[in-house]
Amino acid sequence: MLEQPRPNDPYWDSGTGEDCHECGARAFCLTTSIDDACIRRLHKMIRKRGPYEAQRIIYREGHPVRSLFAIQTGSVKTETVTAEGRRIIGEFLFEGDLLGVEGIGSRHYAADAVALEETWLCELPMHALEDACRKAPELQHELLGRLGRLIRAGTLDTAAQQHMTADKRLLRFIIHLYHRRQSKTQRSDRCVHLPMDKQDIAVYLGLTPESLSRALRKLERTGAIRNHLRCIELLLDPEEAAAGDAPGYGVGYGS
Amino acid sequence: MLEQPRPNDPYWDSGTGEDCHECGARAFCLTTSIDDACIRRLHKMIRKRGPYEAQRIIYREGHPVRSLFAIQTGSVKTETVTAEGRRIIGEFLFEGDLLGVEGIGSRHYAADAVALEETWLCELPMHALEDACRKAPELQHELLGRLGRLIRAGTLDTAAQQHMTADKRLLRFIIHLYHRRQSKTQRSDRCVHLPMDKQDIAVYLGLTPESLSRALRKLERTGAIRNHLRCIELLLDPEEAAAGDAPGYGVGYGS
DNA sequence: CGGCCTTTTGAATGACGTCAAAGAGTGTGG
DNA sequence: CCACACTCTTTGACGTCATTCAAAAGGCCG
Repeated sequence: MLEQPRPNDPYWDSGTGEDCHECGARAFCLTTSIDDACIRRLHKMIRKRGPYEAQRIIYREGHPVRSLFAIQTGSVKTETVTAEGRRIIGEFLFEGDLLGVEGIGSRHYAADAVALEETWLCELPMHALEDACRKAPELQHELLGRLGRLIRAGTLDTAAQQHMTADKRLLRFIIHLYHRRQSKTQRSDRCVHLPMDKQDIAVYLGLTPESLSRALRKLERTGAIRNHLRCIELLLDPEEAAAGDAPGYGVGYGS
Repeated sequence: MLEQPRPNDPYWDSGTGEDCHECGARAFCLTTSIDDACIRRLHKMIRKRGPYEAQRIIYREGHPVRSLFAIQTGSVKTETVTAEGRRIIGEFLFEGDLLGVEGIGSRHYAADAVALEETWLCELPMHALEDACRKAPELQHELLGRLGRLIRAGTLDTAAQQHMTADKRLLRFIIHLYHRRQSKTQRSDRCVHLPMDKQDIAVYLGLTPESLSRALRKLERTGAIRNHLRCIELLLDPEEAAAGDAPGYGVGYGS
């Protein structure tokens, strides 16, 4: 049931070139913990997709769910709109993250997925992935582990943040981004690049743009950050700033 | 690695009697969609646990994760405390729900699990479940589907609720409970029994007890509900009341 | 330079939390 | 059976935080 690339679809790759061993996201991907034989099996069913340029839609709410996507490079947001017309951003996803997880167990995606910058994906047909999980216990274990982490983040961490003031939530968000990038690129500077715009951050944090602006200024005044156009400089120690708030922003650090 | 029942542990059952076919929660359990041969296999590794009386702790935050639990009868809450000392309730669980899902992919549970009323559980050792999933595609599919629904609920639905006023959130919660019960017990009255106390509801909704009280009174004044001690009577039509709010409280109704 | 969009700033409104106190329900002991 | 203590729930007054509305300032691109 692997979708054949269609000639009029600009976003596909025959998959002949690269395999998982050469993938830059290898270390953060599902394949981290699985052996070579298994990777070779998996590689037959995956298909590289891209490039998706900034603002390009990867899938839409309501589209049939056929695949999961691993992000090779770039970043993605998932968003939808409530019946009242309020925009919601479910999550921001980066290199190595799984996209489309909210589609599992549903026939149709519950949100749009939109590229934030030039993005390459690795498409894993859903049923083929389930198949592979059956043959490779470690892969199944890794997949379940990721879903479990997402559930923890959704139920517990989200609730913990709900009662923080806007500036605290914002600071945690920035530190979270910092850690995500830090662990993947080895840059030592404390500048956090923002692939999404300020509007998206506001929506994600459940704030209006005005409130976000005020929260940013407040963090600047207290000397926690310096705010630039498309990046935020962390002035205080990310570790100590995160302390005092349990149970942690958490996705990806749970042990 | 199946835990042997310990003589000093009051909560276990040899598992000799009942099998999944006779279980009252069968229709809502993981086993809904799997065939008889598979159920027999699964049945060998499960162990019935109970009774947990109200307020009894099923597992504690920090305890090693070894099993998932399916709720046969009763109800459970998962809760933890933030570093600031604020209580958080992750979820309320009922007949057929999976308990311990936040433990998947982690070595230690991230929250306490506490019985709300007399509760019987069906214990599924984690690695045995993974094993079974490998042999029974439908079981794996069902499990993944459940995790996916939880993720949707956590990321999208939670965000959608964040900006509702207290009384709207409360009403949605009541309707959610109503549907949960309605779909399992066939009672036609509109009285929603509350196994948890009002404090827990307040915490779950992210409110103080005072705010919950005010929200209840407001719904009473508008004629939406009638508030009793341990139950709430729904006076308006659950369907139309839910309308106007996307994307739905959702867990269990996604298609 | 002028339109358009994003970001910032200010003042008013509203929702919920906090504090304080009273009322209701439950259990205990006289 | 009643008095008392204890807890949970309710109610009111007030403060805080974020939204809303309005408008000005800054960037970007024609």
